[in-house]
Amino acid sequence: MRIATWNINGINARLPAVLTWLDEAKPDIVGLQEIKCLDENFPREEFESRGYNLETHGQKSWNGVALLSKIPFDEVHRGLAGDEEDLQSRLIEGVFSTEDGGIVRVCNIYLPNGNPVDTEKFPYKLGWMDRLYNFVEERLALEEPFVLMGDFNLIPTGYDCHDPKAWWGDALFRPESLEKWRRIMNLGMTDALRATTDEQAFTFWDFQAGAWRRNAGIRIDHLLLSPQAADRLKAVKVHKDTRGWDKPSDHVPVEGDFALVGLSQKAA
DNA sequence: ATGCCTTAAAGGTTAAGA
Repeated sequence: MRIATWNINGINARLPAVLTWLDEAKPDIVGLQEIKCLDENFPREEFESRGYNLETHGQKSWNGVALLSKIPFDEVHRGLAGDEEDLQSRLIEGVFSTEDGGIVRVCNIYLPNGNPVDTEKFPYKLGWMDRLYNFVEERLALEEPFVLMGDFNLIPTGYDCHDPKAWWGDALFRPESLEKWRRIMNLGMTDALRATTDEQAFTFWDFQAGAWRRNAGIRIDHLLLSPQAADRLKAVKVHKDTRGWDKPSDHVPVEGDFALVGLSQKAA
């Protein structure tokens, strides 16, 4: 089973690229972030005609997440618990049956950026990460294959960054953010990319200042795995080539291959 | 360089992203 995450920075602007990539990579489950549209405006037909089931958690103009799956959804959950006043659409989770009689749980997140740090955006990020900690703690207690993936807006180490000194202090790479990240990881989650390679890999290159040309990237899109998911991990791939496509997103897809087979996959 | 590009939604510009 191939499970992938991609911040597409607008579904309308990115539709051709996303469809081209789906046809190439043939993922079974995909989490998209920054769909930037209302649920009713998502171009469903393009995905359903390719055999994907689709669930969205959108909002007007900004944010918004979606899950595509060749495997029918057993359950869908929208939103992160813990703050009634948080109206931003940043989390969607699906539960899917597998051939072995078990399930795989896939949660797709768009973690708040948090910049500028002297505004309310930064405490919002930290509060969101505290709520995510509680969520992950609950999920791990289920002892299931669980994949928490998405745009975390977090650089785990200086090695995950072209220029750590330039980024240090940014909401993506500073002590308060890293402390929250490590608390979550220390619950027992595995960073899928780091479990399979020591090579430097980036997932985001800014549109500006020739960041792509200079390979001035950072790694902020992650797949984090419960022990039961990590045990089934076979390979991880970063689809760096998509950043060089026409009308690219500033992020690229990250996919994990797992020794799992979905139950009654919808025919393509 | 606290936005050099890109997106969305408006509306002839502004806010947001990382």
